[in-house]
Parts: sequence; structure tokens; C-alpha cells
Amino acid sequence: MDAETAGTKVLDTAERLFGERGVQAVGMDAIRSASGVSLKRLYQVFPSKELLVEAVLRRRDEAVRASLAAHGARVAGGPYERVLAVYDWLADWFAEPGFRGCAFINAFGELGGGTPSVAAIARDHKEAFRAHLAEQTDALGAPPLLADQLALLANGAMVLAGITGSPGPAAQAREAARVLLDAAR
Amino acid sequence: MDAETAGTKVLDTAERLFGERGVQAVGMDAIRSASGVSLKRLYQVFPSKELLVEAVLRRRDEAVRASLAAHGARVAGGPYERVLAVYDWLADWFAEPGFRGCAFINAFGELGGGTPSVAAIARDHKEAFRAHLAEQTDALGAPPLLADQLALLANGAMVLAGITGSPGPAAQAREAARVLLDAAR
DNA sequence: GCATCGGGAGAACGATCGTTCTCCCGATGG
DNA sequence: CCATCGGGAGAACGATCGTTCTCCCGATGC
Repeated sequence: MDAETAGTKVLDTAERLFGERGVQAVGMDAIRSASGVSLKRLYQVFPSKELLVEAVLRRRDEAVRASLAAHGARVAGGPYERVLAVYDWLADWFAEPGFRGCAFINAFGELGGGTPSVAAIARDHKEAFRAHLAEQTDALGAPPLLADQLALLANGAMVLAGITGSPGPAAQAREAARVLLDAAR
Repeated sequence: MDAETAGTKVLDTAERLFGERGVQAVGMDAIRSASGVSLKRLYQVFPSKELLVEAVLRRRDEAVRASLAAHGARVAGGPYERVLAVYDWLADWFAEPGFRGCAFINAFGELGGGTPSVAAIARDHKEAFRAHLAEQTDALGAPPLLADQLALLANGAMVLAGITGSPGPAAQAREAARVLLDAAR
């Protein structure tokens, strides 16, 4: 097994276990046995747990940005429809088995107070999400405030879908977004 | 020092430390030295850390409900103004020094996957918050969907205010709530 | 064939965790 | 005055954490 596939396996495993149990509750040994990558190799690729956590979050950040952009590009219609499509994207995400909230929100809550790098990654990720919405609202000629408000709805939906275990918040947020969009016209 | 004041001191200290660093990063010994309550007494009042965490969250739940109700009762005006007052209440909260997000959202993210009692307390708390909004929207003759959407805005504001370190989301949410309220008339 | 090297498995290490135990002191009751 | 008891301080215990080290085996180069 070469270093690259080992890294991928470790990131896959760590992302899953961190999501299921939280970061601090998952030991490096659990990642080792679940991924099949030896501790020696693991520390070769990620010299500390903190660096592994950052790598997991950074890869997830890129994946989310790419998924969101791809989903938006597939939308037939203009910025109005593209904004609403974000909440359909949320609905698909919330319906995935084992969904337990946004990795960045959870990581910030658990580690943001003591690990500035994690706090910074979470902040950047949320800013990128807001920027994606702002692209669409700009195209509509709406003020940046609207993008902020659409982001509030989406992040509230992530939290409540996680806590309640229901995908319902995605549809509720979509309807509210429609009202805000219509009011801004 | 009697058991009751010891319990209060421990709850105060634990609530503060859990908020600053997260739950798992705070040891019982840190709570002992910061509160001045001996370990013996600490375990007399809270027989395990899990029970202490639950007690902290339950007391916080009651405090939030009471604060929200008191703030609402102080509002001059009807249900419309009472809904908007919730976001003013959020703004005051976000501006408190050291604010780092909602304790229930953070505890759920850190422990919700492995500690069902914590997940249940978080769920109940968020449901109570939604119910407070639903009281007002019911009085307006609006459908329950509106209360869900107002709750999404509020929870999104808690998350983004914590991550960005700015109280701005409270005002953004308040404006969005006003639009949703006006559209429901 | 033999020496060398890299990696796998897992033991080992020091730190820290949640929890319990020991020791000691001061207050209380007769 | 003495015996008893409760609580404070903190040592101790077993478990587990992140991290490193040891041992061993298979592949590779000459």
C-alpha cells in the first residue's frame, strides 16, 4: 500500500468516525484498526492528530464546495432557481443515513475554543457557503443582506435536521427562502 | 459549605468551562480546582461526569426558557413584536463576552452521537424554543410552518454568530423574520 | 545468497482521564 | 476530655489517550 492510498483510507475512515462519535472520542488506534493503515504509516502521512483533523476538514470543505457548485451548475434556470436548489441539495444531504449535522459546526463547537486552526477552517467554510449564495443574490441585484439571511436559514436547517434527526428543516428553509427572494424583487 | 451551595458552584464552574473549552476537554479535576469544591463533595452531588453534564444542560435549559419568557413578557405590543423581540434577545446574548455558540448545539455535536441523554436534552430544548415562537405565530393566526422558519433563522444566527465571533447575525435574522411575518399577514 | 531497507503489528511510554481511597483535622455530643 | 463523624486535600488506581519504539518479515540490489 503506497502513501497516497493510505492517506485516502485514513481520511475516509477519520471523517466517518469523527462524524459518528465526535473528534475527541475517536482515538488514533480506532482510526488505525478501522482503516487498516498501520500507526507508523498513519503518523508518516499525518504527523499529529491535530493535523489529521485539519486535513479531514479541509478535504471535506473542498468536497462540499465542489458538490454545491456542481449541483448549482445542473440547475435549469437563473439565480432565483439556483438559490432554491441549495435547499434541495440540503434535503438530499440530510436524508443520508447517519447524518448528524454539519462537520464544521460540530468541530467548531468541540474544538473551536482551543484550536484556532479548526476555528479558522470552520469560518472559511461558512464564508464560502455564504459567498455561493451571494453570487446568486448579486445576479438578482439584491443586497448582500439577503445572502446572509439565506445562509442563516441553511445553517439553522443543518443544526435542526441534525438534532431532530429529520430532513424536514430543508423544505421549511426552502419555503422561507422563496418568501425572502420574492420580497426582494 | 453545604451541599446546595457546592452544587451551585460546581454547576456555575462547569457551565463556564464547558462553554470555553468543550465538555471532553474539561476534566473533573479542573472543575474541582476552579470551583473550590472538593472531589469528594463533587461526586457526592454529581455521581458521574455524565450526570454533571446533564445537570448543567438542564439548568441552562431552564434558565434560557425563563430568560426568553421574561424578555417576551416585557415587550410592549402583541405577538408580532414579541417575535421580533426574540432576535433582540439573541443580539444581547451574542454580545456577551466569550460567547461561543449555543451550549445545546455544541453539546449535541460533541456528545450527541454517543450519549442519548444529551441528544434528548438538546432536542427538548430546541423544541421548547420552537414552541415559544409557535405561541406567538398561533396568536397571529399563522401556520406552524412560520414558527419552524423563525426557529431556523434563530438557530442559524446562533451558529454563525459563534463561528464568526460577531453579533451581526441577530440583526440579519430579525430583518428576515420581519419579512416572513409580513408575508404571512 | 546475503545484506539492507521499509513497512506491519503491536508493545511500550508518559500523560491525563474519571473515579475511589487514604489520611488527617475540626466540630460535635456526652 | 474523649470518641465519633464528616469533609478537605490530594494520592492512588486502572483505563485510555497520543505518540514512539521494538521486533520481525518480505522485497530488493548486487
